[in-house]
Amino acid sequence: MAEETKPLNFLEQIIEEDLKNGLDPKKLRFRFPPEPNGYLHIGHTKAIGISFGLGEKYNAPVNLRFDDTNPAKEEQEYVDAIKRDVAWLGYQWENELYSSDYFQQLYDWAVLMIKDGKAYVDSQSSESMAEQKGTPTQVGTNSPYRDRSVEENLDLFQRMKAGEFDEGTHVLRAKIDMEDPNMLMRDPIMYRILKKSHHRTGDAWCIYPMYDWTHGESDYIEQISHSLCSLEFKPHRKLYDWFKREVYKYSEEEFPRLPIQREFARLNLSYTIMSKRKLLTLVEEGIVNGWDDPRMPTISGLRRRGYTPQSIRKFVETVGVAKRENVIDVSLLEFCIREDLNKKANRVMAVLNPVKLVITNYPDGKEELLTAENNPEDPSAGSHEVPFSKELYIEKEDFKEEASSKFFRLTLGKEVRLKNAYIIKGEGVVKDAEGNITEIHCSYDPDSLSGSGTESSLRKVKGTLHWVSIAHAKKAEVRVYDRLFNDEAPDGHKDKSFMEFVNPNSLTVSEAFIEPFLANAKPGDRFQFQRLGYFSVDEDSTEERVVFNKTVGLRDSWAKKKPVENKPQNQSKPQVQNQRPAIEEIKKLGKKYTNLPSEKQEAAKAKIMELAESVPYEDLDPLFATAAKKVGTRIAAMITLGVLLKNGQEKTPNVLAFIEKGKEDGNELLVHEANSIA
RNA sequence: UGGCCCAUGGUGUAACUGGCAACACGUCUGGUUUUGGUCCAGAAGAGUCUAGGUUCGAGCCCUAGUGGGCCAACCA
Repeated sequence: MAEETKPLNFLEQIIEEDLKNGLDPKKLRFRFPPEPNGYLHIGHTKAIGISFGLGEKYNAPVNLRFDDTNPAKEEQEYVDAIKRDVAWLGYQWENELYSSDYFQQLYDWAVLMIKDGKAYVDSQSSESMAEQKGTPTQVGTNSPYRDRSVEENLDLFQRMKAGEFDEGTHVLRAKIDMEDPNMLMRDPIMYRILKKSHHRTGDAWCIYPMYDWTHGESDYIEQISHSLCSLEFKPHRKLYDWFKREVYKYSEEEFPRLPIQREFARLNLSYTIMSKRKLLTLVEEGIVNGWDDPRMPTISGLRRRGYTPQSIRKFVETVGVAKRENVIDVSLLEFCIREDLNKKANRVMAVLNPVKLVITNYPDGKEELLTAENNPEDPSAGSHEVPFSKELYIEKEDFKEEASSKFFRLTLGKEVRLKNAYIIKGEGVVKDAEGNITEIHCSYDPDSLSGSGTESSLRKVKGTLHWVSIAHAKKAEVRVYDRLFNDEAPDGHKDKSFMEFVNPNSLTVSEAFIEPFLANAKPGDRFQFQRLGYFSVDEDSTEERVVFNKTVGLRDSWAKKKPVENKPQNQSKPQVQNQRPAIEEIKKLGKKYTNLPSEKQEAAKAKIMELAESVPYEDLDPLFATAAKKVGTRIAAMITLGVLLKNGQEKTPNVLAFIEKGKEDGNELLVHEANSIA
């Protein structure tokens, strides 16, 4: 039998290769190095999962190292939150360490480098230094202070440390090469003066090392074997390697192994932002209620929302590791939490949007305690009792006076089952003066009780509804969340701020009715509200009132098929969704188009035109804009012209302007396309 | 007047280092079901950015092009 081996990701391959080349597995050592300047988010989860995951896989230690070299932005609160979050995810670090632990060692090495002529004190303004640095396409020039004597450098650096100078007056720089094509190699700053007290070292230091001078050396001191970080640090690798070789000269015996840095693509999630700075803005502007708001992509937000550590770990594992830019669809995250909770969460009944249901032939004042299975996925979860009586609440959505045969719920004259209870038949409605339904009347079949085994109880009816008994139900607050942003890539727009895409309706608070079984649920408890979704008890709950957060809805194939009449008058959204596949396809073809050989271009063009026909006229301008941006004006022209001519509609201003411009520019292609289509 | 990285179904990740492109999510059928959930069975969807080269054979190697990303903080 062939052994099923999971393919290795590229980082594991690197490690396997190193092992094969003689690296002692005992020397394997990793680290997760957050800066304590904000809360961890789902993006960090990937980095955490990679380093700690490797640690688990190779049975190697993983350090949690706080990269705390900038006292201006870092706080103890964040340190505590980060530790809490990593621990909650279920990872154990070998050592809790701080870059600030190495300030003295770093200083000593810096002095040695000065003595070796590898570092110097620069005393220019940051502006003139920036000027000399050049640009990515233009080499830099040497600082006038670059050739200061060793003695002078030593003296100045010592006085910097002693606090004799103001912030911004001097820095220590590595002497490398101002003409290096990699800008990080152009005499990078190692130390700056910062007269701020540090959350751990207090006022012991007033010079603080920069990231590049700190990170690799911390890895080196801790004898990290593989220092894994995200792609944007790739250019830093050259400097990382340069510094580590310098320092190796001084400490070869104490620290024999040199670490290596490797980079992977960071995680991006659709409809969310992943920048600590921007998340901080949301908190500070009051868009959300703190870092742990359940709408936040922070780990603490996800936790409060009801996500389990296991689901997040599964997510990270599923997402994989590679080097290309990626955007993961939130649906994958949702899948992971549903999958986990499906097995773990007890089923209960709660009505979020109630309408009264009266069972006319059920005796007044009668009560029954019915049995409800806790979890059909897990027989060992047992069952609980749920009270039943003549007057119930059901969801407004679950009743229509009349509906098509596709509607499996309660209508007049049709039968449905009340979950765990009886089969009922819609008999009539009571309405108020405005015609709103205030009561639904129905009859029940006394022989149809769930689990009674009678012939009547075994009848198949097309729908099953959840319900609560009005007399027994408790009130609860239910917080339902929608995505925080309306745009797939809120911070992906050059000309627009992510704040413009904030969804004003991301939180809906409602009063719901829950079965009494839930009355003493504790914060953190998770349930499936039958037919609605997964909900978890929020820490805001009190003795009198339980507060639930909706974690995620159930998969709902009915919602997709629902006829439009059922939908709120939100017209633009469904259209956008319907149109998406066509647009996606057009964009894709358009991207290829210019590169295609001419015979294939014809076919591609035909396909594009065909697809374009399904694009509604009203969406033409947005489509045009998208197409023009994404696939170039030629394709945009073809699409828009195609749609226009197909629909026989008037041209919109944008398109007209475009065509005019094409003519002005003497764009033969455009004119040709226009004529040929016409 | 640059350097580096990347390019596989809608999304993400694979393809044993060259052998007829697989898995997961999503989508769509059908079945089971006292959750329009779960579960089960099945389907559609890419020929691997383009061109050229090496090879019996290329998604994997080479060259060029195209497209995307990163790099000019006394941030990390």
